[in-house]
Amino acid sequence: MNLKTLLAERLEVALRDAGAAAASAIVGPATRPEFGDYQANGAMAAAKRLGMKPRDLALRVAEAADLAGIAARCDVTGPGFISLTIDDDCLSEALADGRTEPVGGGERVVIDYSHPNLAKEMQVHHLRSTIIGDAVARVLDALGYDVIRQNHVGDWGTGFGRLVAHLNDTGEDSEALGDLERFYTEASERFANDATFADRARQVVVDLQGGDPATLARWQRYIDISMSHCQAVYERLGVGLEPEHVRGESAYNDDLDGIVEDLEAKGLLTESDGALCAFLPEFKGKDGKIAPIIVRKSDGGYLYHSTDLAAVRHRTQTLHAKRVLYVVDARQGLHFKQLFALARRAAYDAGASLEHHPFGMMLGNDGRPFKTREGSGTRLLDLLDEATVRARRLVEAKNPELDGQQMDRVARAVGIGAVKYADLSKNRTGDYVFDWDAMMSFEGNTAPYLQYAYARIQSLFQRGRVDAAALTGRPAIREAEEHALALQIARFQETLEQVAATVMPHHLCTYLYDLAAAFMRFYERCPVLDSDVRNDRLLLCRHTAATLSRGLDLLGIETVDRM
RNA sequence: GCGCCCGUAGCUCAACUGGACAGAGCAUCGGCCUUCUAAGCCGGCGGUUGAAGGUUCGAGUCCUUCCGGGCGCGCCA
Repeated sequence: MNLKTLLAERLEVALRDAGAAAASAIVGPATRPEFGDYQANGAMAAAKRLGMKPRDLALRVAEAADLAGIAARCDVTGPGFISLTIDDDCLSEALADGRTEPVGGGERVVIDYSHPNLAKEMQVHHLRSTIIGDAVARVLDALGYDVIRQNHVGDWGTGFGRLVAHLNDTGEDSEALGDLERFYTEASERFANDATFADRARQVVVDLQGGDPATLARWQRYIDISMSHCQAVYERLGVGLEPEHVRGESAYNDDLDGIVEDLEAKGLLTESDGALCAFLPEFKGKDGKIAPIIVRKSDGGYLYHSTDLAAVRHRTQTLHAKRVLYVVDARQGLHFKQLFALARRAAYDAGASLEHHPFGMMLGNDGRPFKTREGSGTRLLDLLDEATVRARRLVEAKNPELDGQQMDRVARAVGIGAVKYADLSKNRTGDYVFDWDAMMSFEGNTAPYLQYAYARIQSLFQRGRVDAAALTGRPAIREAEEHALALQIARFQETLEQVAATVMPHHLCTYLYDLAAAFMRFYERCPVLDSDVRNDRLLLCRHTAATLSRGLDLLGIETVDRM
């Protein structure tokens, strides 16, 4: 049940009856405890349009709204706020053990995330796209959207041209990704410093895009090696990307000639210095210059604008997406603005919503781009190793009674969870500071705090020899802490809908932190096992645990029963 | 030069997209374990939301200008 939506619907009926036809009730959580659980702010804006006194309209709406069985109190406060307190019985009924309602109605959403560059190991800067995208995909799934994950891997650019050209020159070869990485670095160096090598590398790209069998075979081997590495990282991270979700740049190769022909037919392209470009007037700056979109290079090769255009067309016209979400680095903002603009001109968007959801860089404590340890390394696997080692040290210190296997499980859940949560809990479209001590401190808005709340509940069940699944009935709510806890649990659905609308998982993190904090207060104040109302409180515990666990699961974070 | 993003407590971050007195954690000071995990709970201290104007009944949020910081801008992705 989504209480927020329910309240808004009821209040909007009353607003309409009062003469404010299209007015929104603007319902949100109350900003202060004395204003109840929810507040509606819509009457003030509506009154302005009707020429009424805000308070008078608010009083009429509060009086007329049918809130029976939902709100125990409905008061007008201040200049015309409507303060609502949810009925305890209604709250109790709203508890759902973390289950969600399929409001998505099967609407198809494509989400493009992770997209590592192949032939290189995954780096720390791939983390954000991978885990933010994964969390959003899970939330959309949970809400009943038809989610199609697309891993648009970089398997087709000049990077491969450099690599293959370099190995052609040196005669070297390897099955090990570490070697490929080294070859790649060498190749990049030569590309920058050796003009004739750069030409050969570009020629390899043309061969590849032209379908030369020998080049293709060599390319395929490196892709396979590289992809299996990515798959191992996804597994380690607990990210739900599978080989079936990979549809890389190369998948669109056969579409590129057709894309260019079509754009030309639509009069969108101009030749400029031998390259084919689109000059769209909305990208003209004050200096009169237009930022071009290059869809084909002067040597006949294609760029990522072209493959991305083909991908848009595929996603909207073949996959029939209603929304296409790009979880990509903020530095590509201009690229996506241009891409979407050109796609709309060419009618490739098919009416779908094309959305770039940008994020900033991971910075170290020094404010510079993050590196693992003091070295220059930025391998993602190194980061995950260090997270697990740090977590294991902490777990050993805090709870030495766990056996080795339990210790490993907890270290994994806490270490990986802390890294992911630290990232997911931040809204910033700008950069964010990666701080080992803060995320591993086990205090405040961190994964371990949430995991600890969950473990405490499991411990409670264990100590009381309670089979939580066998508990029946709806809990009666008496104490203020119980009311606050139940209210927070009941907000799960509206929170997920907020994440789906904004593509910002940090709203879910804030929600879960507030939920864990509400539970901790309840736990301190309200004894459970030795209580006259034991069953009611055990039920509240079960709903809390289930919601915490489900919420963390949607973030891709594990829970443990003991820690 | 053109363009995008960011600026909130000493530090790291919120503020549900225009609502009430801007909230958390860390740090700091103090209180609470012979009862369910103290990895916890309760309280104190801490703010001219970079600056100045403007719109509005109401602005951290919208508009303008300026100051700081980051990033992007023709054949890399």
